[in-house]
Amino acid sequence: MQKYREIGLKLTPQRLAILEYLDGNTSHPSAEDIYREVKKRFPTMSFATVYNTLEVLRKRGNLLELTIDPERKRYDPNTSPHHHLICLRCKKIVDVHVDYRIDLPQKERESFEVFGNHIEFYGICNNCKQKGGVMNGSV
Amino acid sequence: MQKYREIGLKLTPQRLAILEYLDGNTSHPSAEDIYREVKKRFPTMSFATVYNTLEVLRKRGNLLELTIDPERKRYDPNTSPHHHLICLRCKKIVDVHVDYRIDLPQKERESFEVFGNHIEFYGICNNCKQKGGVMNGSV
DNA sequence: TACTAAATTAGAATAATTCTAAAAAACGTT
DNA sequence: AACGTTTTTTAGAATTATTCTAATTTAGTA
Ligand SMILES: [Mn+2]
Ligand SMILES: [Mn+2]
Ligand SMILES: [Zn+2]
Ligand SMILES: [Zn+2]
Repeated sequence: MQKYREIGLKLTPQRLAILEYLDGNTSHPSAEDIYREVKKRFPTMSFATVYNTLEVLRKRGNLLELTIDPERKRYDPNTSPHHHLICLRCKKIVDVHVDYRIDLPQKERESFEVFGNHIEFYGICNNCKQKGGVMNGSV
Repeated sequence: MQKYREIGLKLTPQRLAILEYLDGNTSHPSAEDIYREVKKRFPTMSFATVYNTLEVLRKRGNLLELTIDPERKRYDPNTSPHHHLICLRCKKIVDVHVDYRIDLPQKERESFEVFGNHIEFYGICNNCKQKGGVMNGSV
């Protein structure tokens, strides 16, 4: 999360901690992941602060909210266009940095103004495959 | 939703109503959409029945759970591979029936067994564009 | 150091979804 | 047609993620 000192944002230690945790983080953490981690340094940290900060970052375009995990939102500080691969078992999400160029058919382009797209690949990671079991079914 | 009379499933009027509502439905309804509609015919219908039935259908592979809408799960009785375009304003979801052939890089294919993929396009529908306003930021 | 707008906090509120356990109904068998 | 077993439905409670509230604290500035 590049330069923190920007327009109209107060630099609080809590924010700093969240920003530092997110900086370069490719684990696509949930709000709770972030809360748990940052709470170690700031035991009074509240969930509201985590959500508030994430919302501020999102509004400023410094953070993406991923909806790929059906159970909770996941956050991604990498806002450059890329895609994701999720393990249906353990919900691990990894980046897919490939520029697939996908265009919408004329029909849809007429009835929508399209801003972008996002590909979610789903499968089972090697780690989970060993352990065996059943998978989910969401898309 | 093809033949209902299949292995080990009791055919109740409630299920039939849900199945009929879903059959050929391309609106990608939420559980509440389904509940609201089916309740018209079965005023005692409960949410649990809707969720139970959706879960049964999903397990049998007759229904997809879409996670594209950050606020709630959306359901799709069309289980053949296709993609989606969502309006960030009104959350309308439309089908994109194009067979983009997207392959994962070797690296990811080694560490994951990939079952499939799903592309979400996001934008603003014409209907919403007229009305103006701000959009979301989820991916 | 003092002011003030903005941020943090604990906890309550909300909303989607899941769970519970009792009553009802489907369906195969008499 | 009635019976018995198993599955399903149901209302409501419980759970979980997220948002809201209103009081307190703090960052940034004068
Ligand atoms: Mn990513
Ligand atoms: Mn669809
Ligand atoms: Zn896994
Ligand atoms: Zn719209």
